[in-house]
Amino acid sequence: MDHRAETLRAQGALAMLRCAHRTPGITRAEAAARLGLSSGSAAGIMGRLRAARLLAEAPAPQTGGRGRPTATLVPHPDGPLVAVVDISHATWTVTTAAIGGVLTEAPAHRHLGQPADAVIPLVRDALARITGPRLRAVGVAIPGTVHGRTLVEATNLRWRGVDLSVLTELPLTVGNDASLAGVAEALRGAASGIDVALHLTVEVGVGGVLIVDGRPVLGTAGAGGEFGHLPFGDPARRCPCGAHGCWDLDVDGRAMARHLGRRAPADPRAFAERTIAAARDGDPDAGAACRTVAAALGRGIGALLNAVDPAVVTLGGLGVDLLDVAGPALHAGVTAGAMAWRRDALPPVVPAALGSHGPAIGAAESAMALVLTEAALLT
Amino acid sequence: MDHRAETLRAQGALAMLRCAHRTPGITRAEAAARLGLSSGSAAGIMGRLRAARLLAEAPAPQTGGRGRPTATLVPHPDGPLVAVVDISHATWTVTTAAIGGVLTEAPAHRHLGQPADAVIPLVRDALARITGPRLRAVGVAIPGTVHGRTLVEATNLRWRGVDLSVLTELPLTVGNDASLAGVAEALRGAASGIDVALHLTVEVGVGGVLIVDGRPVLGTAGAGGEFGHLPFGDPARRCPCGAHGCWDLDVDGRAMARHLGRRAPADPRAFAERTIAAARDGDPDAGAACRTVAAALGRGIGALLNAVDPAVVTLGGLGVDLLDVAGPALHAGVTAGAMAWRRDALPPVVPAALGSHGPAIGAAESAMALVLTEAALLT
DNA sequence: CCTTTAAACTCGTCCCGCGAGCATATTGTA
DNA sequence: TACAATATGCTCGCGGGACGAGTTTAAAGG
Repeated sequence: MDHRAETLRAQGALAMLRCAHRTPGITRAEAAARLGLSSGSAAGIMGRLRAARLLAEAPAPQTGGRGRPTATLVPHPDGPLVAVVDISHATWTVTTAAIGGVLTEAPAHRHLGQPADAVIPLVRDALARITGPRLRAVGVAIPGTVHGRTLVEATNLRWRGVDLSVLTELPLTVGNDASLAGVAEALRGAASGIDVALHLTVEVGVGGVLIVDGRPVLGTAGAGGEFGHLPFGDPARRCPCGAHGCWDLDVDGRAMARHLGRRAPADPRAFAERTIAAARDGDPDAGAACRTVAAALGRGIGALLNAVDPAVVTLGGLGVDLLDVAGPALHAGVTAGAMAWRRDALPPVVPAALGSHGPAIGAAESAMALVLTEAALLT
Repeated sequence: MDHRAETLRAQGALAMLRCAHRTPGITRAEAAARLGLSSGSAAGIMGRLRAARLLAEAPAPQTGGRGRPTATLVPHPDGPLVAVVDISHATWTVTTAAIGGVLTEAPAHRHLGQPADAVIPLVRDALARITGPRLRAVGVAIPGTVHGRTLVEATNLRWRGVDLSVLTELPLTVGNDASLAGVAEALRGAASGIDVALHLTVEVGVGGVLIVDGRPVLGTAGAGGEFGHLPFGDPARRCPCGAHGCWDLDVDGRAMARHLGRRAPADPRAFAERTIAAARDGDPDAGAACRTVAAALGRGIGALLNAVDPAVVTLGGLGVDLLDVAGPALHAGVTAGAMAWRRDALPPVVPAALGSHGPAIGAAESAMALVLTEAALLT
């Protein structure tokens, strides 16, 4: 229809709204300067945003300098909220976030070993309990392969083919936890402000995401980012995913067990933690296993540099520990995996900054992205 | 400065300009409908675009229907041009393109075996000869790894570390030929209109690009897309790039020679063509070599589906022939390489539509993208 | 208390898209 | 050949939003 003019007209307000979201605590004067707006325009925009119950202003902490004090942009007390469902290996949590991204605290519920049929209704109820006029969208983070809004396969949880759109009638995004952690790192973590960032989370296997200009590159149905299922490993080895030689099999607790001559551990994540702890305590075999795994991780990262050319690589989960206990082996792997010409200017490989909160923060960002559109300004 | 309002004000005109570029021959009425503009707005916008010497209108072919005839949007006779430098294995060409993307014909100059020092000045002269007020930008397509505006390494050409910014003082983009072919396929070829497309060109090795919403995903410095240097192959095999086990080594004439028990061919591209021709003529050994190579190509494609989740995969260069002579082997490889859950809904793997013109068309698009910005409307 | 400073507020102006109404070019039919 | 039907282009008044100049306001400093 006529959304052309409507859309254009909302751009200024939308830019300020996104600026306030991306940079919590920013002052109005700073935001106006950043967007190149005159103070008159900023006044007009803030008036409209306040009227739309999106942003409000709070007295800014005194700078000590002269001049009329400005105000910080804060979420409106009646402003939009998103709900975040963070489903991990063993627990699930439902929290909310406002503009600016602050997550409220919420209790974690254990669900270890329970089937999806048992857990999903509980999550649905928890969401229903916080549903209200302010709640506008829901973001879900889940440790498994996601296609659209369905969880295709979560080896850890032993869930498959779970349609998550039953959780709510609100706008909904569902994402893989590793990918969402990458979104979070790019927007509020170790890769913030960087144009192209690659994030990899190692837990059981390795997943992640490429972020370009703050937006995740996850393919048509959001099922991309399964870097762990690139065949960087031994083609004779069969992966539970159905393919062969997956990188996954070389970078986690399963690989450590293999290198230590043990049988496949029931909980590869816990096994990896124990092995890393042993390596930290000086166990030479554990150290060697960690180095071998770190090198395999590094070689894959080096290869991905060739395909994807990021400005920085962030590592989450066990990647942080491997970087710590076997950094040189990991970096040597990166060097070996990258094309030779890259080797004198490799991008930094840094630990993720947001730790275990990454998936939830990423899910909040994904959900908030559904909200912070022109539509929000026309309500 | 104040580019906020300037930018906003240009959006309508810019949208129509891009629409005319993307869809040559579109009528004004159709374009207005597509952008949701009223006929009054369209009149205003076209007035401005004509005044800015960007677009003009030509009588449209009669539709046979009733009603006042509309006009087709055509590039303005004094409108902007971009130059395209297409450097291939053996020849170089300098052409120009206008809005709408039509390339002029131009002679190909042979340069086989000549060093960059000898060729670059000739190209520079050819560009200087066509430089004029209408020429706004230059796009270069070149068969090698590109980082920013320098050619890092072109094994085929035996060029390395060539700074291509000396070619012109105009705005310049430089891109790898395979990646640019992907850009072309996404904008005007077999993947046009598709949100996420993966293109792979097989010549000597394999390169390509992921395209998301019409924009190539090539990393910070445009050096991404080197999918051939992902280690999907035998880790014992050393690649000229300095890494090991590169996919490159399994998908081209070098691989065919290996499978046929021959030594490495001097010209892998020509060897591959001969082998494919022999396979077409019924030579069983050549056929087997083609199938093995096609399977390796397919397995890599399947793996990339996991990482990148495209809606379609386009194949250029020898990929077209492999799809033709060994399609089943290739598709079987795709199935084997993809995660099992994907296997009942694999994206189509289709031949590229633009053939050898792909790189030049992609370079024209890249250069034109530099031109079709707000700046163009303020001149 | 007055000055200096930085920022917010006010208001007239301009630009652009909208929409209604009118003009125009073509086809089909009486 | 005239006229209806149809699709499109053109004109013009309206309204929203950004700009910018001028004014006001709230702090710090002397």
